[in-house]
Amino acid sequence: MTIKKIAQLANVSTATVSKVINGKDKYISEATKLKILKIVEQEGYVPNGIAKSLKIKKTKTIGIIIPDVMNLFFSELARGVEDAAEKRGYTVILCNSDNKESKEEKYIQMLQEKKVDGIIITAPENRTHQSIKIQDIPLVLVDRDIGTQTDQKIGRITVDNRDGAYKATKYLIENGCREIGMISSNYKNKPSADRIKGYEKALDESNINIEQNKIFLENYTIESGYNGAKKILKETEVDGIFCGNDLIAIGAIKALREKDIRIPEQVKIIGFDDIQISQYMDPPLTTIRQPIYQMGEESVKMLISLIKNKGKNLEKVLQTKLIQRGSA
Amino acid sequence: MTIKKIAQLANVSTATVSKVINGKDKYISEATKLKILKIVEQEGYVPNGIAKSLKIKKTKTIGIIIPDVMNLFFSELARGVEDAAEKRGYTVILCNSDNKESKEEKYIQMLQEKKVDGIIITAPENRTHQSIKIQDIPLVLVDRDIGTQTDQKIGRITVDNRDGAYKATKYLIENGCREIGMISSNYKNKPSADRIKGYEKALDESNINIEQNKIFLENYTIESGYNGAKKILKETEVDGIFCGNDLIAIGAIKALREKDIRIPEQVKIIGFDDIQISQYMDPPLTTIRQPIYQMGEESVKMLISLIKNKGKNLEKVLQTKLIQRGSA
DNA sequence: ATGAAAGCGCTAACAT
DNA sequence: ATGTTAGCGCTTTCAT
Repeated sequence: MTIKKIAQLANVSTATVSKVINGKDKYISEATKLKILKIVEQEGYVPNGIAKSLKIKKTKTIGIIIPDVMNLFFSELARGVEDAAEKRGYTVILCNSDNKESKEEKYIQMLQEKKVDGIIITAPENRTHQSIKIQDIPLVLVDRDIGTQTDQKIGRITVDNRDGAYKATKYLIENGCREIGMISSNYKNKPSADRIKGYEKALDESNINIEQNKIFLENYTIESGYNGAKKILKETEVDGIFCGNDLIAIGAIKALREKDIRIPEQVKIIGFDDIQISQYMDPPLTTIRQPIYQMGEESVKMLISLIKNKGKNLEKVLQTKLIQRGSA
Repeated sequence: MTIKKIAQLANVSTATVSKVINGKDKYISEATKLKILKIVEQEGYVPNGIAKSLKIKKTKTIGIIIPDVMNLFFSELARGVEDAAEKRGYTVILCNSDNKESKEEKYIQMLQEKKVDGIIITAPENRTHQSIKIQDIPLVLVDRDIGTQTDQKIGRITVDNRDGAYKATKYLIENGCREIGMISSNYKNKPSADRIKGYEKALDESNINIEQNKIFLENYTIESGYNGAKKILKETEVDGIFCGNDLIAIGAIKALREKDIRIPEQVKIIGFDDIQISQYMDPPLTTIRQPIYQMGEESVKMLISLIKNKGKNLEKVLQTKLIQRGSA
């Protein structure tokens, strides 16, 4: 079924059918409108979006490139993106890059061929290189920073990591901790650096010394959390630990358990992210929630603004929230 | 940049450019081939896939409709699908239905307009209704059963749930359990029914009576697991529980903990699915792993067979695997 | 070894 | 209020 066949069946031109289908029927008589709609219904006609896209040069499709949907952070982000896109009549193509530049580039090529209207891209490590050479496709970077191209339309969504870390550490202090450790990542990117700054600021404000043997920086993994807690415990004493993300917190808790240290009575643990499993841990994790779903939503809102030519260099910083549970 | 511009720059026809770009260059002289390729490279030309799709009536795109990417089961499935699709030059459009028929239908309409070459659809509950009226688009159902249409191309991927449940229960028996409970869902679908059958078969084989007060059927949730374990504990005694999925197992463990029952010494717990969090629980969950990622892969293989007209009613049953960890 | 031209299904400017 | 028509960028048949 094509618009042409519908037109024949209705004894009208394709133009008329097109107008009716697309609601541009101001000047169409009620009679023909009804007649056409009826035939469309009867024949189960579905417009060919490909042909339409070719003509109007819009696909109402966006691409999202994330490292891995199986990672809870990114699946939530993807859900936020998908919901927001669907609500606005957009369809989303999902790409998993595993943080590999080669995969990213391959996907970007594919998305360009598919003529997506825009791309949302994210990565935990903020690459410095400029691997993304995209012609005129609007781009939104989530939690990521790359050098701006000449005059590409770019948007950025980030989270106030410094404030989040500050709130976490402050919370420990307010709950009586004075010997506060930190376990986080040693990545050289802004989110990681900001989490350290927030931790230090909170200690400074309360006149607590920053001691290097209470700080362990490695990776955002359970293993690093475990290693970090063991090392800190061996070298010094703590009554609270701020963990750079929830996985680290889970690892740290495991290490403390092995030493029969009670949480939160003896040592309080606070994480960052609020991934889904955190609430099911034992004890349930107190943590700093990142508005992940909302980041997804905001990134499509921003992307669509860019697509519709409203601005060309947008930026938005979202705030975190302390979620109080059992570990601190 | 279009193929036409490239043709002009190279002083050849669009037909020649098209042939070179698509590798159909058997009869093209090396000289012109090189000339064209060089210009393509210089100009950074990217073919317009939309125009191509309109012409060849293939989009190299498939749609996947799942309830929710944030659910670990489905994110893993989506990853399997995406990887397998990418490997074969296909792009995937992701849709979250929340198990709502209205959303499914809306997405199916969208996917039809986008002229996807095929659709993969899945749901935890096997609907009996025939909501899916898709014209000629090949369809693969994952873990789901709907009545076959007239002569639609359909594939089905399922897991041998009965055998999985049998293995789980058998394992408990082999490890000394004689009073074995079951907590699962009361959904009226094949996977759920099969899990019950597998449990009963294992008990039968070992001449253990099936006792209704050791069985609790509700939902596939942590809460149901918690409720189920409490109820069973109140009414009877058990030394092992087969849980219909891992969430239930997590809830059951919580209930046992509250009664200071040691796992696995006093009661052994085995789950089903092997979702990601299971390995991080305390104790780590012994469970029956479903080959979720593989289901995703198999479903695109099957879908592409259908698209390429190899068969029109395919079926594949995958097997489960016992993962031994700390809870049983 | 290369090119001319039709046509995929649609939209929209313009004509009537 | 409705119709004519060009053209979006590409592939492919058929000619040469």
